[in-house]
Amino acid sequence: MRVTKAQAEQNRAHIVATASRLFRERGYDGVGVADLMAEAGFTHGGFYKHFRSKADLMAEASANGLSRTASLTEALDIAEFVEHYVSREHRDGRGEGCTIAALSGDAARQPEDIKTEFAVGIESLTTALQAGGDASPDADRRTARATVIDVLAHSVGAIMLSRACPDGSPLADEILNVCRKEILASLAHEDGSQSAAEGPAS
Amino acid sequence: MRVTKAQAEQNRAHIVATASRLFRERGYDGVGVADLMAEAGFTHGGFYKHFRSKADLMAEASANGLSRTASLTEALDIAEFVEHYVSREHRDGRGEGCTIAALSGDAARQPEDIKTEFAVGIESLTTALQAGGDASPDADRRTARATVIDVLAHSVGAIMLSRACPDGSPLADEILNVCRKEILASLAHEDGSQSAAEGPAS
DNA sequence: TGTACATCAGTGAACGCGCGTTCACTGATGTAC
DNA sequence: TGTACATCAGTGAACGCGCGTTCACTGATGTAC
Repeated sequence: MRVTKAQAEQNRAHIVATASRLFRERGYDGVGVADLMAEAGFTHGGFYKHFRSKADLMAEASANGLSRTASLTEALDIAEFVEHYVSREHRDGRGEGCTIAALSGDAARQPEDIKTEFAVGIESLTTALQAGGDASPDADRRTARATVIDVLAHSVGAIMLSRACPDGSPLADEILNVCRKEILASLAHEDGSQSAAEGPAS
Repeated sequence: MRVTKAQAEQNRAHIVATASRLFRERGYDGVGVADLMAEAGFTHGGFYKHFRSKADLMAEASANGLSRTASLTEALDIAEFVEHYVSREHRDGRGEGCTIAALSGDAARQPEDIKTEFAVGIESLTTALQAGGDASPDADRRTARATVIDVLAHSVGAIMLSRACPDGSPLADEILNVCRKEILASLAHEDGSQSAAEGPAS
């Protein structure tokens, strides 16, 4: 039952993408090798033809998910990002959502290689958000790095707190609504009076 | 080897407190019943004389940790809370820190009873922070509920993002420093110009 | 207050189960001539 | 281009291990008289 080299690479990529989604949905410990391979359409034995261990796959699937989020974000300015991110759709769609929001709680307890992937992912997302959907990277419309990091942490916290509440509870929605409004207000404010004070000397 | 009724209750409370700490340090899945009982100074068999299942203990230990955080917070005003919360000490001391920051990622994937404990815990902490370390609960110095929820989510996000980065990495500290500064600045701002606009009609 | 018996917190071996991982095997693909 | 053989992605049974849970047992505590 050998398979084309191209097919094998495609199968491997499919396993990584499936793992990335399942880990976001159920956490690293919530997905077994057999579960994952079945979901990807294979039997579990073949797993070790592609990966040295589950831990290796965890790192690779994390990197994959994190870079996917950064890519999807490149086209958005920071206010658009917040509208998409701090939403019921994102909160309720863990599998298709942001890896940081879904797995940073787990990542904190994982070995250094996974935490390194998260740091790289956060940097990539920060860079994508600083560009702000604008073509010219040096434009004044670039958002300050500190603002981007702050808004990202703020948005991640809103989603995580909302997800920790019972499904459909008023508090879960209140957290999202309050935070979305406050984050957008702080960005509007930044534009007007603070960007000059916050920006680097030029 | 029977033990005094009072001693048994004390042992039970000790197991819950130990579980609360271990769950914060290692996550719900990272602590086994045998681990926990050994850490508390017992053998694993006795566990089921106190709890119906591990799931039951998870709910009770969560409630215990959440109410502990709310109690510790009652004496602080919201700016003091942020100074303590968004700090390296808190980030590096998971076991002694906030249950929301340590376990809300896990809680999101747990059954409704645990999520309900988290919602109750978030409400308690919100109430404690609204009082703002002030004796008179109706005073003007009370912080608006929306502001408290927003600052809590913001602070939780800062800690979680920082913890997901490699130990001692520059990014981990940068996230903390940036967020602490921004949260405190937003609170100072609120005091001056926004509190009237944000407050309820009176 | 003292005696006899029931209770039950704690012990430690044992259980079934699912996990990550290994292995012998299959057979189409890739390669050497 | 055609033939012979080595490679290796995928299969499915099996492995050891740690997990949550159960159980027979112990012996000091609690209770009834």
